[in-house]
Amino acid sequence: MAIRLTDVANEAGVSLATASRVLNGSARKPAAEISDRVRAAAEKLGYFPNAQAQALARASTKLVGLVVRDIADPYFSTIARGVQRGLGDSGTQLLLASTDSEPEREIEAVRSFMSQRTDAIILSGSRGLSEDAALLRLIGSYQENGGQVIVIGQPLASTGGIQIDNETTSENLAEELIRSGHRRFVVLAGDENLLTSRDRAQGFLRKLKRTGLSAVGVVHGAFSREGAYMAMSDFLRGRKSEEDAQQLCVFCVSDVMALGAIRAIRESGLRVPEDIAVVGFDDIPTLEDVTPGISTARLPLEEIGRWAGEMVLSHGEARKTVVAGTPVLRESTKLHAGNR
Amino acid sequence: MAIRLTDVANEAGVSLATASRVLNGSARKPAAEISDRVRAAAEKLGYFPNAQAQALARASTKLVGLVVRDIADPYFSTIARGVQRGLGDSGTQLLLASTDSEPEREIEAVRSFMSQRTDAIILSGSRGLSEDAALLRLIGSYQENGGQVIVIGQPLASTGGIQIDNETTSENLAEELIRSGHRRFVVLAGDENLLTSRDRAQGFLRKLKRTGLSAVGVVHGAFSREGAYMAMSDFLRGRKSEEDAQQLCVFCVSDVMALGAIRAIRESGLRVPEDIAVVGFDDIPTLEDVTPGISTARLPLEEIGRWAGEMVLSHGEARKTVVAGTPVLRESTKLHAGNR
DNA sequence: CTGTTAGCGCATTCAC
DNA sequence: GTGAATGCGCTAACAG
Repeated sequence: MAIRLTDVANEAGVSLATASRVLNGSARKPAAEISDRVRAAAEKLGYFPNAQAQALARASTKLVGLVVRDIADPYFSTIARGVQRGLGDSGTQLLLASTDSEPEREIEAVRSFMSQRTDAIILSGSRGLSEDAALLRLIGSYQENGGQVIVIGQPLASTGGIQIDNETTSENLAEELIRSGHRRFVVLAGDENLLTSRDRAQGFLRKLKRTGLSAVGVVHGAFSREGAYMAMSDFLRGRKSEEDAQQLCVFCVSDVMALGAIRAIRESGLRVPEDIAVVGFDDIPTLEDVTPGISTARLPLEEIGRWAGEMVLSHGEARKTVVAGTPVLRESTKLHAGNR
Repeated sequence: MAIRLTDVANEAGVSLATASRVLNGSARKPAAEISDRVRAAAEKLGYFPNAQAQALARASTKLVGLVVRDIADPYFSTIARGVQRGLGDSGTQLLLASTDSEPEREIEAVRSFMSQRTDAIILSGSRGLSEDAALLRLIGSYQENGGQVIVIGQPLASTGGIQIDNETTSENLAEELIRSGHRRFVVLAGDENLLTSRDRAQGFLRKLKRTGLSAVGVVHGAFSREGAYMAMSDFLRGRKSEEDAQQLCVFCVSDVMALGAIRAIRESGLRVPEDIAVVGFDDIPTLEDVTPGISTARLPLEEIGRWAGEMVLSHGEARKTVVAGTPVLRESTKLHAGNR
């Protein structure tokens, strides 16, 4: 087996307690000469503290759990990077779980993190409308036992976190688009059971209504690239050949969905933005490499993750922060003269 | 504090041992009636096994560590997803560490994983040329203590893993490009100290030489999007206005670099592929959304990750698998008639 | 089949 | 300032 602290103590000719005091900042400071001997012994033997044993003896694990829907999705991987940056060199390790959008897997993940006695759990996958009772109960008991819960996205009554003001952001985005001249909108609203999805669609639609406009169409589907691809394909198939109408602008409730929609538009032989304009939401890094540049609402994804990580470290008492996105209009929503 | 197994045992009126046997698959099967009572008590009290204590008492942690350079890089996040899929519902949790390409951070990550007593460590960040002695020593002692090490990319003598045959793949890619009519190549070779980088560049250059061609230029830089952007910008600034020459084809040793190169090319007012053709390597998912479609060498990224995860589960005795990429020519290397 | 007991490796009180 | 003893929560012999 591996080298134990006891071995190091023996090698250095000191007691277990002293070795322990030397190898981790304890209040009591052993003599310099003794310390050196212990450190030398540890080095020589190749000692590694057993984190499990430490966790058991102390009360903390220096572990934090991050729950995402899909780590390969740029939205989540960017946040994940931020979290790691936020954790910095605090020695805190990140436990990652992906849910594939399945609520039961999210519960499973939280349950597992609870077993691991993580000091904190960061929930970044958007929650559903129905405040899943089982999840809430779990979270509650986790908090009662001293666990910190940080939610990214929609706030959860009892927890701290970074709230994203999806509704207002969508309203502002709609406003900018209208100002730029767009009038005919279609909303790819994603999954109506997800808060994020719903809030973004509602905010957008509300602004339209207030401006005296109404959406040409609202299409639901999965909150993913594939979901948007299918939704858009269906929509295109369904509409009459009204090519002479004013340019359409498709608002997708996420950039990833915008990417799927564009794919569908192109496959049906149309161009973006000449035939149909497209807007997304999030401003994922991927957009930097896509042409035409896709209009969107910029969210400081990496920073959001970093804040979450920092919150964990600061043991902040359920601090809440609200972030709104900034509309960024690029080529994908450029009005095409011939289509006005 | 949290509910302990002892509490459950008391509540159920059985011994600690029995409760333990019920709540986790032990060889000995307690009576059905007793089992139900224990499970009911556990449920009622909201019991969660303390993974740390279990790990200490057993010998295994059901934890595996994954080291990547940057989790926000599609290459790594896709592999990470694969690893999670490979781990499936085995109950094994993933510990994630990012190194930001700094060797010392990689060592730090491995050291931390060793402290966590992870059952296995998956190294996916490409290693440097100099077989970092410190890292090798660490890995060695980890293995001696029963730890499993799986390397993705270049093989490491003592470990199992998925090897990527970068050289042969690059040769095949070069062959396809030549066959399609290209003759004038520039190689954005990335970091010459990284094995991946070097192998890909060398394989490509070797094929050129064997075909009687030689590269118009070989430019080094960071193995990243930014690195390629800068390298390409420099190259473009440096060359004479030889617009009338035959079309250039820029081979980037990774897709992410290709993306950076394309950005540089466009900023200098040139078009891809009309003025300059570009090829990448990896076939990251991002390419699906980029126009023009970028030619590349396809690697089954997610599957590679999945294999790694499965290797961990199967406790495979240092099994090695070799994977080669498949050349995929798309629009970014289409020969432009006017430039022939 | 069930209960008792002895550690797993370490932090930490308490004496010296 | 240093050492001996106790316990963190759980598993795995070992008895019964």
